[in-house]
Amino acid sequence: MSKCEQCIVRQFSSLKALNKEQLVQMANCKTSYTIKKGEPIFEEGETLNGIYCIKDGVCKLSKLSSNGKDQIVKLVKPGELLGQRSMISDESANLSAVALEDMEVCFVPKSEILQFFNQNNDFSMNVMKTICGDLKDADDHMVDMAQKTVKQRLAEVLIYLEETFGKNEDGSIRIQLSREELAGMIGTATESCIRLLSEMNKTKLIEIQGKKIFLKDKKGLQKIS
Amino acid sequence: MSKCEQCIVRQFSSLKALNKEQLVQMANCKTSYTIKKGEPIFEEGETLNGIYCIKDGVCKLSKLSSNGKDQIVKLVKPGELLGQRSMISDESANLSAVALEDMEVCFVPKSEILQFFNQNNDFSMNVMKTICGDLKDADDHMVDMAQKTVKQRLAEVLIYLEETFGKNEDGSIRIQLSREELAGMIGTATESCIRLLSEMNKTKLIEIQGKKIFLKDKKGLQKIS
DNA sequence: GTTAAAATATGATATTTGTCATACTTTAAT
DNA sequence: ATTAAAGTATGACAAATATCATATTTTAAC
Repeated sequence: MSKCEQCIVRQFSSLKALNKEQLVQMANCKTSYTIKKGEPIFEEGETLNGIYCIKDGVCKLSKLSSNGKDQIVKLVKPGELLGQRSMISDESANLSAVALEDMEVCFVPKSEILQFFNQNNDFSMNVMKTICGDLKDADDHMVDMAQKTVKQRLAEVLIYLEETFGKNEDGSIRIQLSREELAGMIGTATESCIRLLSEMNKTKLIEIQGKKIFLKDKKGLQKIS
Repeated sequence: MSKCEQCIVRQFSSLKALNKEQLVQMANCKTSYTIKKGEPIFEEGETLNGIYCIKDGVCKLSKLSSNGKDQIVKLVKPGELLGQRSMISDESANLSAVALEDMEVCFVPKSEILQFFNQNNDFSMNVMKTICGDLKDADDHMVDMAQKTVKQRLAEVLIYLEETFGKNEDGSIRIQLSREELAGMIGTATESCIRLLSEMNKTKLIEIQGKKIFLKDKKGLQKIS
């Protein structure tokens, strides 16, 4: 059982407010998991008895809509926590979490976290701020979905992906999404997404090499979005 | 200066967790405002130095999108609080709040609320749960915007309006939105909204009498949404 | 009450986006 | 290495939606 005290990603999450004692306590009750690419951490509707702290790898939070398509609501990076909302609301998960890469996550039971809420005001405040940030993002995202065209949203998502997950040495966007997943982020049909990527490739806004995407004209993309 | 202790709507908000002493303190520092229909309580980008408690009337929370249209994110009822997110995140307002009816609201300074956060865990927990509820709603709403047709969204909003705000004695939906506002909730052009209302009127799903809307076939609307 | 302005309504048309069909390419399993 | 399956790509077409024009109705100002 590894020590949470020495875990670097902790510094990036609400957990940075915990004191030594609390970290030892957490280390003693946490469970570590390895999750393979494509596997779920939890599914929509499932009851969560705690939260997950992402140590390594990226996952998508998505929701199945009534038309059968999977809408991706958010991508989650190392250091972030999963399942906070469900825990606080005392509800089952509203979204599914599926690994986009091989992942390492730690599960911390609800009882522990609720205890930290009572003991540590900084921690509560951090969690609140994170959720408030998520709410702002969700509202903004909602307005985009309602008011922007698919092309605008695609341009926006491409910039977001590069800025959030960085580039490989060759300059391509580090995180690799399938066309279907990209369409799921944008909220469009897979074919429409592919078509627009092809068009952006032709107009030199981006360059496509198989699964790799290079942003060649970020200014141009920005102007579109 | 009226007493918060005796204010009924307080029972419906996070404020119900406050004790007598805290309520007296709040009554002493709050400011009451009357806001006329169409007037803003605050605007996107404005710095809020506290939160508003809605005593009477309904308002819309909206965001101006890049194409110049106003997207309505949420409608807020008496008893609910406004500006919690901005206060916790310590950011300027992400949304504008405009009265849909004549309103009475109370303003409570930030310093007071933050004090309650520290003193009263139930209160913090209530606020957190409210924000978590908003986040769930926003995520669900986002998926709807991305995946449902305009007609589906209109049917959904009409049912929501009737269930949330009730009916007049004549059976029409109590809250009156202009066609432009309705379009702003759905995320579509005003003309498209009007056209679909006309169509639903013809197919007897609803009945339109000027600004009044009657849901004649709720089952049918439910099936559409 | 009259009149201007705003809101509502509807038609014509253009644009965007989705769906279905099909071909090609990559990936993974045997 | 071969083959099946999944993912990517593109065309043709249909459906949904936006835009522009214009008429009608309602509302509010004087």
